[in-house]
Formats: sequence, C-alpha cells, structure tokens
Amino acid sequence: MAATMKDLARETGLGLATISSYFNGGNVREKNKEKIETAIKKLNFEINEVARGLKTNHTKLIGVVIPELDMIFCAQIITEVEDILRNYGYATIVCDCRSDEKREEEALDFHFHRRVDGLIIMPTSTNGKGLKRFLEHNKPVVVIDRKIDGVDCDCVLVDNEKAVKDGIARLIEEKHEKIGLIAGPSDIYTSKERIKGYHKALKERGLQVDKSLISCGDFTISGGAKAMARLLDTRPDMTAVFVSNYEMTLGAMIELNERGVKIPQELSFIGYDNKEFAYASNPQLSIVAQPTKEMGKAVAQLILKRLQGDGNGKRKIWKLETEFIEGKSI
Amino acid sequence: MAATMKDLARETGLGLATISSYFNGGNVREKNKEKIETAIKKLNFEINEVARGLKTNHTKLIGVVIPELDMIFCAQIITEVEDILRNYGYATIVCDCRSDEKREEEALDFHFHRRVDGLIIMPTSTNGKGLKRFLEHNKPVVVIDRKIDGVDCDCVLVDNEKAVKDGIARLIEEKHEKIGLIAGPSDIYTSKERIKGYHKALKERGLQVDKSLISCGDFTISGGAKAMARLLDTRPDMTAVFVSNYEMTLGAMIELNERGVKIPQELSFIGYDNKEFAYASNPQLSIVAQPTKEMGKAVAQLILKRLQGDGNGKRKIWKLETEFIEGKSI
DNA sequence: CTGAAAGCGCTAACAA
DNA sequence: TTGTTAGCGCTTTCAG
Repeated sequence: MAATMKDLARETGLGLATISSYFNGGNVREKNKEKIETAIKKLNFEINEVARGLKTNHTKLIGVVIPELDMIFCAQIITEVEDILRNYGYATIVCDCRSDEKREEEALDFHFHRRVDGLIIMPTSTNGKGLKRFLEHNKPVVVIDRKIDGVDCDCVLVDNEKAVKDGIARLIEEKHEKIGLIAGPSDIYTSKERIKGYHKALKERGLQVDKSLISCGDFTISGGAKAMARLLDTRPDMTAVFVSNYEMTLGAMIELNERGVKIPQELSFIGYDNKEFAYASNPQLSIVAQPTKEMGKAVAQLILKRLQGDGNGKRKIWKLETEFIEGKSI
Repeated sequence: MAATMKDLARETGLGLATISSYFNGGNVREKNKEKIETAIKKLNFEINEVARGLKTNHTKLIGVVIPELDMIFCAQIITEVEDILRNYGYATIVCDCRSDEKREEEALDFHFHRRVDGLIIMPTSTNGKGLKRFLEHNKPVVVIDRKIDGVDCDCVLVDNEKAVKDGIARLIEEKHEKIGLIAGPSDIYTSKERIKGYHKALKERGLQVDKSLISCGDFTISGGAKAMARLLDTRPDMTAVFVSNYEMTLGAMIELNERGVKIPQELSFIGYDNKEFAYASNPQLSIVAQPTKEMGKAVAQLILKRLQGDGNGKRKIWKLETEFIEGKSI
C-alpha cells in the first residue's frame, strides 16, 4: 500500500512530528529536509488528505449546488470557480438539483455529511433554512445569482433590472410600443428583478404596462417556446419581444421558426446570454449577455477569503453588469 | 460541535461497536435500534464520512476529468453520471482541464491525492500513463468517448464511424458529390473514427475522396468557423458540408451567416449534437445527435459495478449509436 | 448480540 | 529544532 509518514520517519530516522512539520511549512533543518525529500521519492509517498482532514476538521472540499449543470450560464460560472479553487487546493463537488427543491435539500444534506468546508449555491428554494445550517457551523456560503432574504452571506448578483431596462429602452428607441416580455417563474428572484426592469423602462418613457404582454416561462427551452406561442396567439399586435434567459431564447426561436415568423420584419427580438448562439442565428440576434466569467471569479474570491479566515468580515454583495450586444434582430 | 458515535454510545448506554454496526447494517436488537434512533435525533448526529473514509480506505469520491465543462456534450453526460452516483452515496469531483494535457495530468494527481475511489475520464492526452496509476491501485477507471490504447479499462464510446457514414450517405442520396467534412484534430480518437466514416461512405458509393474537402478544426466554435471559411475559400464548388461536433457546428453556422450563404439552396448542411440548437436554427438543421443521457447511464453503471467489487470482470466496451435527425438543411 | 480495545494516517501540544 | 504522545471519529477484530 501507499507509504505513510511513519514510513518516512523510519526511513529517515527522524520523528513523526518533524515529517509533519516539513509538510506544514514548519522549521526543519536543511539537511533533514533533503533526507525527507529523498525518502519521499524513494517510497513514493503521497500525503493522505483524508487523514489530514480528520485531524484538522478541514476537508478542502467545497460543495456546489446548482439548478442545472447543462444550463450554459451555470456551466460557465462553475468551470471558472472550479478552476480557481483547484489552484488553492480545494476540490468542488457539484450537485445538480434539476431545479427541484427537494433534490436541492438532499444535495445540501449530502454536502453537510461530507463535511465540506464551504458552500456555493445558486438556489432553487427561496427559504434559506438549509443554508443557515452551514453558517451556524461556521462554514462560509456564497449565493450566486439569486438573493435570499434572511440569510446573511456573501452574494454575487447580476444587475438584472438594468439588463432588461436597457434592452427594452433600446426597443422603445426604435419606436416599438407593444413589447412582449418572456419572463421566468414569478417566484424567482432574478425573474422579479427582470420584470421590474421591464416596468421601469416602459414607465420612464411614459408607456403603459400591459400585463397580457408578459408571459412567464420556466427557464427551459420548452417553456420558452410555449411562452412565445402564448404571446403570438394572444397578442398578434406585438411588434417586439424580449426573452429573459438563454434556454427560453432558444425555445422562443424554435417557436418563431416553426411558425415562420420573420425577424426583424415581423417581430423584433432581443435574447439573453450565449453570444455564440446569437452570432450563429439568422439573422444575428441582439442579446443581453451576463458576465459569467467575472461572476465565477467573484464567487471564488469571496469564498477563498472566508476560508482563509475572514469569518467575521461584513457580508459582501457584488452586483455585476450585463453587456448589450447588438445584432440584426431589431 | 457535532455529535459523534461516542456520544450516541454514552446517551444510549450501548457500546461503540453496537452503534457502528447499526449504521453498517449489522444485527442490532430491535429495542436498541429504537434507542439509537431517538438518540440520533436528540443529539442531531450525522455520520462523519471523513473518519469513516480513513478507516475503510474508501472516500466515496469519484474523480471526473473532462476537456471542457461548457461543451454541452460533456455537461450532459456528467449531469447524468453525477445524479446516478449520488444516489449510491458517491460524490463526484469534476475537473475541467480545458483540453490541456498538462492540466489533465495535474487533475489526475489531484484526484489521486484525494484518494478518490474511482476515476471517470474523457481523455485529452492519448498516453494512458496517468490512468495506469489508478488501475495499479485497484481503482476502477472508466473512459468516455475516446479509447486509449494500452490501458485496460471499461469504455463507453459512440459509433462515430457509423454516425458520419450515415450522414454522408444521406447527402449522397441527394446527389451531392462534393461533400466537405469539418473534422476535429487529427490526433483525437473520435476525429479519426469520424474521418474513417467519411471515407467509407464515399468509397462505398464509388466516389473519390478528395483531401482538400476535409478541413480540421479543433472542436471549438472559432475553430469551426475557420474551418468553414477555409472550405468555402478553397472549394467554392462544394455543395454540402458535414460538421462533426457541436461547437464547430455553431462556428460553421456563424461563418455561413456572416457570408450570407443560403442553406440549403447554396449549401446543404449536417451538424452535430444539440437537437435544440438544430430546431432553433433557420432553416432547421439536420444533425447527428449523440446519446448523452444513455452514455451517462452506461458510465455510472460500469463504475458502480467495479466499485461493488467486480474488480476482475473482463473489461467492457460499450459502443452506443447516434441518431440522425432530419431538418430542412439538405 | 454487545462491549472493550486497537488502530487507520495525520496534527499539535508538550517536553527535551 | 526534534521526538513523544495523545487523540480526530470511525470500523473491526476478539471476547464475553
């Protein structure tokens, strides 16, 4: 089996503590360092993180809970986070809860049992019960994208309101007045923010908000297609539409495609996220893109800071800005 | 701090071993079971997997190494695998090596140090050195998508050759003769297979293979766009093109879009993977779709079997079939 | 069926 | 600086 520190001690004739302090940056005489190093090579020693974890009560594991790993928005953030944390010796365990509250709870349990050192979550549920458990045990929590009331932890958010407001403003500039919005589920934080942005944009330009122009999807492709269909059926007078997440953008495009609706002649269109898809569409789509890479960086930075001992610093909320990319769909 | 088994023993008046065997499915008198259960609730006991891992030499951790988490093909497989393994108490640690051999090696080291119980990998490097280390330590390895010579482990593959052959055959049916292929890097297993399929399809129908109709991308969006541009420039006589992965399909579409090439009037097109994108495109794309969900299931099943003790069973290679989805791009 | 005791590989306090 | 020692929380003999 694998060599242990004991073996190193025997091999070098040194004490166990010396070996241990060698690995933990303690003071070891140069000569002994060399001895240890050759012994490591000879015995092919690799430190056992499990044993270390038992002792120190640190697993160097970070739990991640997200609604869907194959939502590109999630995947991009997670890759970035994982990459940075790994450079600091932390492994991330990602659980995809399929936007299901029960599964999310299970995932939190799962991580808790595993004694992760910290938690990163894009929450599905809006009650912060599961998160508090981590905080009570002094394990840092960073929430992505959706703020949760009553839980005192770091957050990385997007300025959803502004994102939508700017997009809608752009449409109004082009003299559109009957502008549809394909929103997310009305109980999700980001959806609410985006709807707020829609309202504000219209009001600021003195336009009326007509609720029948807002159609809620569920952030999935088929949900987006259905929401688009609903708008098309009930509001044939609509001249422009804003879709407020990537999967629904895809769904809406599928529906428009099937009906043969021409963009932008018959309908102006603004989508969300995923530049590549926007470029690959015909015509090229105008979209609002979220800064996933920056979000990932922010998340990693926040949790690392807490893990490195800043347990008491004040809670931080980072709000990042989206980017508007002009295509040919307006 | 959290309660331990010792606390349970004290609370119930039972011995430590009894508590332990309760958790490990041993025989415990009904009465004592009840006692233990109430104590668990009272003390809010949660088993410490770290300690357990130290003792049993099992971490219940599975290392996953993939080239890019935000390649949808990877993400879909991984989600499925993660979901299944979690139901069996295994956590997956995913490392994205960004298609970089050095990073891949680091990821393997990382997992090895962490003492994962098994490894799932979609390899970037073609030498199996890193994998052998796991096998030598009796840790099961499952390779996804790309077979590696000289490493004796389970594999889940796709019938790449047939996938491309069928697509090309479909184009030939429609009287295309100058058919372009946008292939992947020529040193990657799947690319080679796909190129083989291209050759076979042409030969079987008595057509000549013309190397200038094959353009190698690198499985990225920009690579796909460049490869498409190259073909368009050097072979204006080409009447159809087959793109052999999703990201390059996206890239190719971007390029075609920018040049205003009309599909299918000026060029027939077959893409790869991601049905949703195919439906959302205008016109709808014909594509070859890989069975990601089934692949995930197969991977999980194979590794679970090995983890459950079938260490010596013969190496299994599963080859799954792709699906051809007809759109309006031919 | 249950209890006592040893030990997994490591860290950390203390003594030397 | 280095060695000794006592656990971290659990599983697993071995007796009872």
